[in-house]
Amino acid sequence: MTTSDITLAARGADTILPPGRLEGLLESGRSLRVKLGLDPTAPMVTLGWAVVLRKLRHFQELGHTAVLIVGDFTARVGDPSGKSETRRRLTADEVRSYAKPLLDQFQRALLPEPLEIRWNSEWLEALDMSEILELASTVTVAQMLERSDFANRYSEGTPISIMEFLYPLLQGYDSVAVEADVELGGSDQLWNLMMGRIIQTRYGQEPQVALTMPLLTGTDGRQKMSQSLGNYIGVTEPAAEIFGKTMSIPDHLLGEWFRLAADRPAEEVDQILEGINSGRLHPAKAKRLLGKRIVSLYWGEEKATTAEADFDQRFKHREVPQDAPPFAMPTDDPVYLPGLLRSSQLAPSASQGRRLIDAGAVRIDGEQVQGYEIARARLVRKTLTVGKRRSVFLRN
RNA sequence: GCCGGGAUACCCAAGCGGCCAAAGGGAGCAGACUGUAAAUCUGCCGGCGAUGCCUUCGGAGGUUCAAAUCCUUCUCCCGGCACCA
Repeated sequence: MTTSDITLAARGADTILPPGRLEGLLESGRSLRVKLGLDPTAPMVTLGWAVVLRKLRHFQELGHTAVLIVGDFTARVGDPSGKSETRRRLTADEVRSYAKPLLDQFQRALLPEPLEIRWNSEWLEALDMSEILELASTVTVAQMLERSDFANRYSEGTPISIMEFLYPLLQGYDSVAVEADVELGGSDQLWNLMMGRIIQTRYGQEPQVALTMPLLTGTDGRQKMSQSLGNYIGVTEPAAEIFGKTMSIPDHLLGEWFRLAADRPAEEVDQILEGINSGRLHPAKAKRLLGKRIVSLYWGEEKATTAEADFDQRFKHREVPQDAPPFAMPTDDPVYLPGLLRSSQLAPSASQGRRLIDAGAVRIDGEQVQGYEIARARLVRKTLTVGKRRSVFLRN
């Protein structure tokens, strides 16, 4: 039993420190407090964030308590991890507007029990100056400058504010506040998690185990998944969308995505990769399986099957989508198509709409359109598509 | 504080009086080919009911028939020096 516990707990992990300690904790039979802190800095939970959330869920499945910290305070400070310049600080309003929808999405990825949700403004806002000084005395400037992101910025002369030095301390203090036995994070968080150990020790607590997960590569296959880069998939996106976007990832991501995004066990992943390498399994087939697995996690098995069928209809056979959102047409006749493309959000501007028409990207019920003036009768109750992804159904 | 360099579209970056809605690259979008993959090729990539008009080259003002380009001033960045330690 313990062996399989450890297998699940460590599955997919990038780094677990200190060595052997996690095994010790799991064997102790004690119910552990497993901390995951997420700053509400963007409005959506992507598959990237979901990687650590899934990891937290593993611990829940093993009966341990998930302590999810909403970093409403730390989001206003700005995590310097992996950054080459000062992160923009969010306002309290921005944080609040993100936090609420995020919370629902977090819970979608986790089990309802055992789960503890805390907001770190609860204790961080309450710190007074003498407590902050106490906290600040735990780490030296030299220690801070060991971090590669700070070291790079320092040597390049890019400004580092003292506030940024405070960030890891606050995160570490979170661990003290919730008495974490384990803290999870992305691999860029390792330093912060280790800082938590130092701070916990200073406050007389047993230092936590730091467990980091690799950062998921985005749909572009190059950079880390992030909302600002637009290479992401959100867990609340429609099933068909998740499936479709998954199909568009480069093949070389298959292994990583099966492991991290679909959260499959190592043996299964190896088997799939072996199948691809030996030619027994076509990469497109594997990717379909991946898409279904991912959709199942957030929408269930049934929706996953539907999503796959939709995909074939839409893209493989290039059929006109049945589920295009309706859009009420203007009453003009003839209709100025570039304007319609803009007002229906199929194109950002009428000018770009024109160019899309010129490029042959615009279709009415699957038929390419030429020209800007279209008789109203040709459009009513038809589906207007731009490219393969965007479409509306034109209501009268 | 002084001297010098710089700020150009989503990002990098050319342009230094008209030929500039602004080279080139990246990103993005679309088309072809595919497995909606990658790679490749092609087109587009400020707005406008549009062979023309309007708004853009850090901000404001000016010179000029004409300014991204010249002048004044302001803001911010970068390098050097000085100051402080």
